[in-house]
Amino acid sequence: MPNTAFQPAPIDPGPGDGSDIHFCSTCAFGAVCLPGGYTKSALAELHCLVEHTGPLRAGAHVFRTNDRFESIYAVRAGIVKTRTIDALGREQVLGFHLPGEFIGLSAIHPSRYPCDAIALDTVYLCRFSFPALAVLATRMPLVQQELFRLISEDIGKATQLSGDLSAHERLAAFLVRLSERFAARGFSATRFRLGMPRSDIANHLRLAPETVSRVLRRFQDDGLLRIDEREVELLQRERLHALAATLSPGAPATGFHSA
Amino acid sequence: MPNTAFQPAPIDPGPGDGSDIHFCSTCAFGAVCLPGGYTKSALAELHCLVEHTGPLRAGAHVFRTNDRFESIYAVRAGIVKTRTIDALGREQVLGFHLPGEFIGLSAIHPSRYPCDAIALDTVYLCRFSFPALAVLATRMPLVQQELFRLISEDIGKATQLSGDLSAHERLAAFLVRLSERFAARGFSATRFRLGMPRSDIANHLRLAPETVSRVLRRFQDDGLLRIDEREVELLQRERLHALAATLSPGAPATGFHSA
DNA sequence: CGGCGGCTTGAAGGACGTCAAGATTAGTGG
DNA sequence: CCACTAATCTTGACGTCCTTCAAGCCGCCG
Repeated sequence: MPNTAFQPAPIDPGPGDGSDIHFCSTCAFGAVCLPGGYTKSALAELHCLVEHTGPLRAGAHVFRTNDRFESIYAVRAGIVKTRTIDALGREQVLGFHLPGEFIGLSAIHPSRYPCDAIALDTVYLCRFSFPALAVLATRMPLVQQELFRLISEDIGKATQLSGDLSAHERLAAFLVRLSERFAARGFSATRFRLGMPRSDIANHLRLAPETVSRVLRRFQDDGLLRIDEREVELLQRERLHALAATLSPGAPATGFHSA
Repeated sequence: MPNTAFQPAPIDPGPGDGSDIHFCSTCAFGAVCLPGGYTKSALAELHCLVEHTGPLRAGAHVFRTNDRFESIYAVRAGIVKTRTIDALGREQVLGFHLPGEFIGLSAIHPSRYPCDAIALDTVYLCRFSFPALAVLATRMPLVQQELFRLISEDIGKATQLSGDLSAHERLAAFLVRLSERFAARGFSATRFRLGMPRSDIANHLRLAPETVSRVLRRFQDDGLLRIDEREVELLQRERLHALAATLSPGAPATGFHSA
């Protein structure tokens, strides 16, 4: 098995991709850029409003709470976490964003970012000016459709978290979803790297870090997975999926490709 | 104090509003229809794709999980609950939708409804064909902008639930948000009717019905509110707001209008 | 080497769920 | 009008899962 599974991204965000029209093969806008029936000039328009940013070092902010909303970002490489700080100063981890996924969509309405977006490791991004994108969307129905799809998808993701009662269910669901998201971008569905500390996972799932530790150990003792440091190998994805009973819209347990 | 606070909706969904251009004064699309600079003919186009439906009796489905997505709905009167049934047959209440709010937005992406929408009492709706709406949006930027806003708003709402750790915090947050949503549609922010049984509230907040009962009683004993049956009066909204520490995007504790 | 952050492991306490019974109300039919 | 049933809500006692507190382990980097 090739060890590409342990790399954060398959693309090399080198200096050459700024003008390369194929840079977004893993990007969520690929559906528009690549197979879409648009002419070169139309694609050029879309690419015009894309700005490549990065590298951002671990801990750097992509945007901050209450920053004026101007752009949405696609992650090209690395992992980004979104979080808020509540009135009592407690951190609330809202989610993690893998390569190919978008951040900032929830800021359209209040026109200010409702959360912080922070790089968890070295991160490269595509920055899309949203006003420009909206104007383009009025002329290119496929872009509009893609935008609607992206935003709507985000609602679904946010909703998923609400299910899952016990710590086992929550953690199983988290791992299975992560696996599906890696697979959707061409990574291995069975071996991947958790890009975040246990404390962030725990916070996101509303658990204590100790509980995450204990449940992961339990999963390993039961032969469901193998975990070393942050490297994970899912050994029995079906049983994990069965534990995460609240997963309806996800892929079925059968028929996944194991890289 | 007038008892309008205890009515489900201020509008009378009688036979006259089908052709009345002002029927959507409480509707979320009001921003487009009413103050928008559109001509009568443009508004007529928008109203063309609206279909009034109802009344639906308590327990009736607006749509069902896996129904083909074709429309989004605005609630005109009554309360609608959305829910899913997980793999083990357990119900998961995703949310409640008050008059003026939209349902079905999260179905854009998979093009099937990801949940059931069920009337909790007598419900009247506006039905918008989404494909027609999308076409219209390419010609009317304000409509597009409004659609983006609506969908994005939904993400925010879904995200809010993720915070709130303790039962007290969750219930306080639920009540304060409900209050804000009523106020946003012109109802009283301090006196309103819970349109749903305790069991649905409990399920939605991931609590046992007994816990909801106990916490509400505790709130009442502490003088935070008065609750009789499903009629609620918030006596100390600021203290409730303080308990619900995770409310950042909501209105501040000061300056609310008490109907 | 020594400090430091992240992770693990153990023991004790608390918050919430579960189980069970009773209270209040609404709905229904006699 | 009243009795009967069913549904919803409340209240209490008990058990359990998870958190909290505390200590120890490991890899990393100065």
